[in-house]
Amino acid sequence: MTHPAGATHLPSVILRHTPGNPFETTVEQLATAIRLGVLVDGDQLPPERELAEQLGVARNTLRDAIAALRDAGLVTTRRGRGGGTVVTYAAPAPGSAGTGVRRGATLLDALDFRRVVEPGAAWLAATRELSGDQRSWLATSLRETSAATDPGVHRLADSRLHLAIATVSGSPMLIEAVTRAQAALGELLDAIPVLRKNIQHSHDQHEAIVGAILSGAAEDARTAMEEHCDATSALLRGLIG
Amino acid sequence: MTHPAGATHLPSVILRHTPGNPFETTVEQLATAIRLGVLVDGDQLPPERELAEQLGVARNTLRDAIAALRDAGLVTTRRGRGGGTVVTYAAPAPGSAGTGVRRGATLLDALDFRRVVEPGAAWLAATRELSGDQRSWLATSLRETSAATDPGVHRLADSRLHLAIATVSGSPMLIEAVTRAQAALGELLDAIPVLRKNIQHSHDQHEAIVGAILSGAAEDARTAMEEHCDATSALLRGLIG
DNA sequence: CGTGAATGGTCCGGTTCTGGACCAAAGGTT
DNA sequence: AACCTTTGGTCCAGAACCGGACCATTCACG
Repeated sequence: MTHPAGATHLPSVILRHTPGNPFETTVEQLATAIRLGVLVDGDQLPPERELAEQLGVARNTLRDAIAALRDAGLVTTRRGRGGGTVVTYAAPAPGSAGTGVRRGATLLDALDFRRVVEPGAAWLAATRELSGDQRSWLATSLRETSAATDPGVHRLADSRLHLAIATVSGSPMLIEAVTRAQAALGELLDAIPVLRKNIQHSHDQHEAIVGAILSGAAEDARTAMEEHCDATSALLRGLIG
Repeated sequence: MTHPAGATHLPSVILRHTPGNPFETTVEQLATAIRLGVLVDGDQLPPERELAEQLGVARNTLRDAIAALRDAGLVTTRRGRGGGTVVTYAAPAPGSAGTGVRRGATLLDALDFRRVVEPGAAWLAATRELSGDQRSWLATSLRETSAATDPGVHRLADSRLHLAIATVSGSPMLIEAVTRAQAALGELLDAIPVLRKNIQHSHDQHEAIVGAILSGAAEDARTAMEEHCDATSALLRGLIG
């Protein structure tokens, strides 16, 4: 801390604290999965014992988290054989601006981050040899995104498409990065004005991105994703000043 | 989980567990900061009460973590006014291949991730209006990297340079991403053969990167960093087969 | 030389998390 | 109908973590 020239800058930025106890982390994780459309209405969660192990948390803690989601109306639970916890979540009407404006710096950070990791994921995905399953998954996600008419459903489908791209990139660290970027922006994306022009533009870009990935044009995929990020970024920056 | 086409892929990848209790996380964080050269030999840690708050952890837990580092010989502690905990860490001789070969998939993942986030950080840094302090910090880090003759010291200086670039990008999320990439590769970078040719090549690339950042040439900075990552990536891939 | 400030060392009560055992409900199987 | 399997519901003892108070040591300053 004393000697070297730049040492005063680094540690304070690197040695940050990972906020959140297991309970809060678990709630956040499940809620994020639902809000991002990873788990959609009607999906069933794995059995508690199994999910607890998967999340690396005690079943008690997981149960508390599920109880919180239940109180929030995101899931319902039935017991007995064939029972379990099911997602019951009607996509919210956008523009409702739920939790209010968050700290601007955090959002600008997330926009910068997204502008790096999403194009990177698209680039990497395009360099992979994709399986038939993966190719059709991308195609399906693209189709579902453009088919969605309801704004809320559209947002979920959009998230799912972006996460699908990250997933086929095959890098777990990148997947997690994209997830975090989406989660950080999540609420804000609800606030994007749903003009036909915006949707159309967004869909054109999605098509370009997926097309480039499927044809293995890595640079094109990255460029297209960069333009896509810049477009939504411009819209969002306008909303927060 | 049941209905949609691709839903079987996503949840298992997204709903991962964040490993590590507070104690282990804290040890890991401090040890990483030391191994990456964020804290170098002779640096003093902040007072325990302060550092504990900064890390979001109880002082007891932090003390346990410091005790672990002390047992590992990374730091020494004196008490009383003017006392404190000081880093005592001689950079290890490379090629010693300390912990053995890790799982290949993890390393390939880290290489892919790094190839995305480091160029992204360089690009973003180049788009910023850098302060005089930041500009001279980059210059100093670059100079120290090229000046280092001892291989171990060189590796630390190299890490510091990369982290400095990430830091001046101004995005905390990106900084953390670069830190994780470096940490994941950390041990392996020790295994790079220290040939004069490699060092020289690496230094030329560093100069190109910093030069591009300082002159605001974002695309050049990214391209240069990409080449740099590809070069070390090729070396490392050769080592693990 | 004494006194105060800074810093690590120790301890304790309360809360959360864990890991496991056991209970209760619901649906399938014989 | 009787029984078994799957799944959520409940409880408990031990460990980890928190946060706060207090002790011990060292150095600077008057």
